Amino acid sequence: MEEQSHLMQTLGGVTLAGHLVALPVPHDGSDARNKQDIGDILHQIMTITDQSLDEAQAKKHGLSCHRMKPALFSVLCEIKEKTGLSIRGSQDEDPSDPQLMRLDNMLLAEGVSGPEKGGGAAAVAAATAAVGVGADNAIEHSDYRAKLSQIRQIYHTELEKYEQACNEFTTHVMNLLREQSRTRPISPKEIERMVNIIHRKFSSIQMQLKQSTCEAVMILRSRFLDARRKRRNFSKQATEILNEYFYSHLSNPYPSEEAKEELAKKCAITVSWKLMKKRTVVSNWFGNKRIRYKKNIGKFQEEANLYAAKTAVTATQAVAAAVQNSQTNSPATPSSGSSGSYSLPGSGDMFMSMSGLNGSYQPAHVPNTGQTQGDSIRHAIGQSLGYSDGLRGNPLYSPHGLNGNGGWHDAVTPSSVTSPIEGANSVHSDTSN
DNA sequence: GGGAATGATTCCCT
DNA sequence: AGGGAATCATTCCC
Repeated sequence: MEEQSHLMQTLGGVTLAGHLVALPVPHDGSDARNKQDIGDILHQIMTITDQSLDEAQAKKHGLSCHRMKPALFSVLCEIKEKTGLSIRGSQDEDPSDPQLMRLDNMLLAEGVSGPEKGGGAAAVAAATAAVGVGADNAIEHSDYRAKLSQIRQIYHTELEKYEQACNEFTTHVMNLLREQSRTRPISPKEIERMVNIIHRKFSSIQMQLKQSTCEAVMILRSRFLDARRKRRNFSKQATEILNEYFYSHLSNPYPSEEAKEELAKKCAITVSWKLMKKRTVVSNWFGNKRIRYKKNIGKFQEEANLYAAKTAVTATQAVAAAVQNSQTNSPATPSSGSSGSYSLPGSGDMFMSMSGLNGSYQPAHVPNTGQTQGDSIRHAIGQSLGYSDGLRGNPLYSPHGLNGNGGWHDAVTPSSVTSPIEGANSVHSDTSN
């Protein structure tokens, strides 16, 4: 009973529900008496260490079973909340780390994290496409793939280990705190906070793991790409696409940035590869092509004719589609145009190349402004069928767009009239080079 | 194996 | 910055 009265005094201004009324509590105005009470409690606590284990256990049990204990602990927890812990807690709030996000994104992109096969395969595919090669490099690819999957495996094993350790440790700490909460005031919030702290510590370890994994991937990637610095020919399909563009824009074979991008996409040449080079792969190709074409136009004649024929077929189909379209739709914006944005068959110099096939001449570049759909179709049909567009009345043609100096740029606005009869070889005539 | 073809690089020019 | 020209290095093809 004496013990209980002490407790009651200690609780001071605390209601039975455990709510704080006022602290400290000058109970009946006597400071000296309060001090003595506290002294008694401290004395009791100190003497516990002197007691035998059984005695102490019994006392502990008595305390923990005390009906006022929850209220007391509640108050103490509140006090703790309002002091240092709460400050630390607020400081520990960590915003989503951008660095961690970057690492996560990279690991995902490289196929290390994320779904088992998709990511890795995608990364390998990207690397493969980056060099525009086919299955002939399967050995190297599988090597890269094997190494990547090795990294992936190590990463996942380590990650799993960390997670397991984190969970074990968290559980252990939680159990410990719950156990201790019987004898000392620990609020669930505090346990939660502790768990958060543990998680943060482990996530910082995880970040280190992610960082080193990223480094490993970067090293592997650089080695892999370095190995591919060795020149490799583009796939036939890629070359075909580039050639189609080149010969269908023969008067001005300077694709715009957008066109290059699109061509790169079509040829499965990735942007990542592009970024590693001073010049883009597509730019390289066009640069080489222009020079080699100019140097030896005769040699490219056959190729030019081939692509001209190809585009002619496609154009005929396109025109047929356009005609059909015009019959069903109301007038729309015509889509023919030449240089600039990438538009394959049905545009630009395709018609010019075709002229070489059938011996007639068309303007190398026909401005399309103000043209009605009917005009455009009529023009297209005329071109496809191989006769000049009488409506234009200006059959200017500068073969390949090459000027007298061997340059291309003047050809965009042809100024000289060439011989109206040039035959199949018209694709390469003007060759002072 | 050797020459042709071809992609990349470098230097220079505009 | 982008293109031309020369050149290198590698791959392709006979």
